[in-house]
Amino acid sequence: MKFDDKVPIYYQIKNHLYHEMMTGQLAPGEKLPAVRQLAVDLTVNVNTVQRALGEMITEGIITSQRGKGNFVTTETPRITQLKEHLIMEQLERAYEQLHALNLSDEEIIASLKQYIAQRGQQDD
Amino acid sequence: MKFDDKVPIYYQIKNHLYHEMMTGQLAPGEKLPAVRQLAVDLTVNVNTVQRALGEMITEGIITSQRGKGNFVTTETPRITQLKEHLIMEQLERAYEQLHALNLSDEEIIASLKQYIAQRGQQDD
DNA sequence: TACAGTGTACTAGTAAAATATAACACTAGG
DNA sequence: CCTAGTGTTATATTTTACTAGTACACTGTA
Repeated sequence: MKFDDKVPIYYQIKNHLYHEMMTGQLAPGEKLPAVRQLAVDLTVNVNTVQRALGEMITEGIITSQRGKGNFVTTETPRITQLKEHLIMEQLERAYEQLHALNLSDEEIIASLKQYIAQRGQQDD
Repeated sequence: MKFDDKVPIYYQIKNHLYHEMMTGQLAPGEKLPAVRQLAVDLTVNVNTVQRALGEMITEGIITSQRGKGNFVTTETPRITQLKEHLIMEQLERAYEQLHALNLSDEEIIASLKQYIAQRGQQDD
């Protein structure tokens, strides 16, 4: 996996797993790949995976069962809530950054629309 | 100044200065505060400031004159170009993140509009 | 009981970022 | 020539993220 060297890898792993949960690739209650397997898949060290999982466990978004594995929480509201939180986080950061670049609210929306339109022409 | 400990400080300083240039707080040709003064203002080390400035000099967005100071480039097209680049960077990152959270193009635009509307009700 | 698969914990080492401190080089003004 | 203000460079130290390697603890199954 490719990582942005401006952000800690463990943090990017968290987001990677979040995304898999949001897109349903990891359903509620489902077992995550073993930590050693994740380490291989992501080409990182077990400890780095563990650090990411450790925070997610603290957040209550996954649960750990020694000898069995790590599992996505079955409390779906928790997942929904996390998704809302992640979306708001992205919107807030993007808005503030663009606002700081001296763009008005209208310009921000317009530039996003234009970006998406432009992007649609090419690929994806 | 407050820094996000997920990103290198020198990188955040670059963005900080970029923003000041975009909003006109730092006009083309204008002299930047002395490196030692910047270090005090931002409560960081001179070398950290220097690292940020060094990259900006390499990028040609500021010029350095030993004994005099650092100055914003007078080549305004360069600044305009940088602004476009920074905007695109933000849009791309936000779009990709939201897209990864399973939001469609329409949902992305709608959620941004909603966020801005909601924000307008409160303050700023 | 044995064993394979799993999570957890610990120690040691490397690399990058940031700091503290100091020295050097140039400019402008007395 | 001297000095204050400026950019530039260098060394040593600390902190954090990451890696490597190992060992331990628990679960399920044969």
